Amino acid sequence: MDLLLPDTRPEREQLEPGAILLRQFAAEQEKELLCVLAQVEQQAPFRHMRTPGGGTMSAAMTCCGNWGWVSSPQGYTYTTQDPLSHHPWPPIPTVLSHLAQKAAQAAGYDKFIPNACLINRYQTGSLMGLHQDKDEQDIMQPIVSLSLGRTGLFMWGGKKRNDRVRVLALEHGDVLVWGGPARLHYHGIKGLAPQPHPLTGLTRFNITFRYVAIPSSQP
DNA sequence: AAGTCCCC
DNA sequence: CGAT
Repeated sequence: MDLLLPDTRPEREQLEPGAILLRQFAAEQEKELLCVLAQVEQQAPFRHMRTPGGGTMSAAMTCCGNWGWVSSPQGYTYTTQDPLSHHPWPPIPTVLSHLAQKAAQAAGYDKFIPNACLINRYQTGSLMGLHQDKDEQDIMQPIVSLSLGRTGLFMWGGKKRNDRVRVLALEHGDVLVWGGPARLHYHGIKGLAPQPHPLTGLTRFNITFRYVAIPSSQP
């Protein structure tokens, strides 16, 4: 059955003021969550975006919601249309929106209603360097980050790039919420744990929910 | 500016 | 670093 080693991870861990990790928060809905991801992908396929420095992101991304985050050689921006299809980004599936609101509430952020959802797909070798989420123009609203599939080795830093960095294993169903004093903290993905996941194999999905207040212009 | 390289 |  499922009586191997006991899972000693706390179900709720406060990393520091404003940052709360909810372990296994989404476990019961895993099948439905993966299903809606596939539906979003059908309308807005994953793609490897370019960066202003001339690089290419190793994680593939897509978006849903009123605003989607886009990186190009011209910079970072939120757009209302997928630049690949020239159609609006697909709506945020209700199961995802509800999950994000429930997680934000459990973390102490009561009035969070996301209008932007970024979906990152990591495979073996995918990384994301330390960065801040600061394109949303409303730092009162938290970031809600859901991990699905293969475990990610998440880097959690501080307000400055040189601050100490912790590495946390984010597992299937874990939700990390950060806001308030932690809203602009640096974070990234160092890599993936070697073990495949029963439902997703070698793939890790990360779904982040944001509230975009002031839209940027197209790149 | 979320990449990449380079040094300890 | 060179990009914005």
